[in-house]
Amino acid sequence: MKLSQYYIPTLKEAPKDADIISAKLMFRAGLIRKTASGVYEWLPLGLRVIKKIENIIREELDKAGCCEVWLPVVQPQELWEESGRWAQYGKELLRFKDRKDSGFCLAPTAEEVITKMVAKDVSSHKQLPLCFYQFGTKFRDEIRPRFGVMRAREFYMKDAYSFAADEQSANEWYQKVYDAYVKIFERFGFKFKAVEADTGSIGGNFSHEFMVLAQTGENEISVCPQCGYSANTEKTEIQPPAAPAAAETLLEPREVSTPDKRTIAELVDFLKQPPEKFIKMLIYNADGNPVAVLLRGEDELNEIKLRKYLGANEAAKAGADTYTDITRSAPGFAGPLGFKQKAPAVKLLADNYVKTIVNGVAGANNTDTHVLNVNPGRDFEPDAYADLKLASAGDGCPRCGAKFDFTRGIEVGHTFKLGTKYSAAMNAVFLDETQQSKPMIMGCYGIGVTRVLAAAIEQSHDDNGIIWPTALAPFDICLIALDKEGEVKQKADEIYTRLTALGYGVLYDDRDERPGVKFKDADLIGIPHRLVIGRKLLPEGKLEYKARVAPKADFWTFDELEEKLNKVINISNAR
RNA sequence: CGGGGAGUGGCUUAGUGGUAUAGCGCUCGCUUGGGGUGCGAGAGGUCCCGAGUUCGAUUCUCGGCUCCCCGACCA
Repeated sequence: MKLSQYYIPTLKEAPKDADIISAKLMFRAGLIRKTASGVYEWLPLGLRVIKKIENIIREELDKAGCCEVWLPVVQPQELWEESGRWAQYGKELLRFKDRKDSGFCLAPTAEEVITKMVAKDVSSHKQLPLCFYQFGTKFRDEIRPRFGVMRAREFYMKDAYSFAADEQSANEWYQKVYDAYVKIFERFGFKFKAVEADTGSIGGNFSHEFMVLAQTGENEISVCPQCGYSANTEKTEIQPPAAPAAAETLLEPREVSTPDKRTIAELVDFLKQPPEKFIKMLIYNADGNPVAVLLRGEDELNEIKLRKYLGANEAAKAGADTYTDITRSAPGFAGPLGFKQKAPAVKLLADNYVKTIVNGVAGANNTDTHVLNVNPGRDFEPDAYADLKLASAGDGCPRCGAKFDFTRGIEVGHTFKLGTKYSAAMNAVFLDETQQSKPMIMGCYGIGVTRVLAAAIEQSHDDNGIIWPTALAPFDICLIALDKEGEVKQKADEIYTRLTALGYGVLYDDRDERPGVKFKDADLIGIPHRLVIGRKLLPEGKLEYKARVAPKADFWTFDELEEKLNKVINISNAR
């Protein structure tokens, strides 16, 4: 591709609303422009990378035996009512009406459509298992789009859906896609990790997230250094802590005045007690019912765990009025002592760690007062102990007990084992060998294509710009002619024709620009290999080669060009 | 959805109760030619929209829209 005929509008400065490095570089390198909040235009260079990503995913899924389809972005309301998600899905689902006043939505995902499609044509166990995938635009009306295309409202993704006749076959498909994902992310050149994850609004039994490891990642990941268990921290289970080592004598409870000391930090300072001695009480509203949760002072509640434990759809911090209503004291002074008497109807839960507290400190349910020497078991008994805290340093792996390491990641893929949630609702059934009608067992699998692109940049860049992993680079070689005419230009033209004929993806910078401009642009757009033809070396029959990542250039003769290139570029990867 | 901030040529911005600054980018000429060359000449703006205050508003006030940040939310 000749740059003089191509469109790569690079910028010296990133627009001020680009908030992370990948977004800045994507604007600067001329990959994207913004149309509206969370909605982007993809320019030629960006689209080229998308196509690279798409091709790799397609190859691996085809190999795994999936069939590509193309599903609608505009989907009818009835379909979503059938699955129950029209009511369940919040404002993220963009809804609208057509001229006949029929309801539609823009696809945030395609379970409904695909399940219906399969239900219509598949009726026998002999036709199963099946797995379909598609690439398509998705729209989710995110509350707060940010991080460039990483959290956009409109984005491009690959979604796949498997249908099986029994558990075993369903699990086999899950594994097959999982394995394909591993291959795909390896081919992308990612440092990544597949972690256990929450199933969220998609529902289903279990799921894995594929995380690209990057400090800027939105998700925290807990990794067990010993057994390899890893999970999104928001889902990480924790081994119940060991009981305290007896020794300490239980002291008698004693009220102390703690005027205006509400937060744990203030209390730690005021009472000279370490945070792990505190028993804090939070009051939550779970599907309309108040629930009290006890945690150690230093710990944070994991709302997902709470929701799961209660089987609730929603769980949010209760307002101050609910607080005072229940405890008859200002927020900040709630505690378990006498709680049952004050609010017998309110469920009292405690995190496992609370059980280990000896002679702790708790709110007295009396404004400006706390109680010292509170001991669970003796002074109060919660309705239940459970694993409710957010995993943090010092917590043990649920499998082997080793202490977790923490790292951050960008979610680029997600696999779900769905079970029969959609097939049952939408009547995707088949007859088995014994003439019994059964719902198909489904799985669904996504890869955020546009997010993969951003993650690649987030993981691989330097001060000068993007450094594309080989497999995702929009071009293999950037060929720079330092003169706009004469011998240098002629030679460069010739090399361009030759390399293109050999199958390399060559971006040929034949513009009438200063060398500095060309070098800066080449670095910014991050093409892995660079060839430069100039007056200095041409008389010696040489050109310059430099890898994007290399600190220094090499000098090759024109005769050895092909042979040397062959060593640095795997031609099967080139287009 | 709560809290905060911002909208000034394509991009980044200065500034002001009397219609506007600079850099980059763009056009033209010369210059330069291995890391965003230098000089000169230009083009380009309803200062987000609407209302109000005022002799006069881009500037002050109110409302709206859009964008950004923090939180909550989220395959």
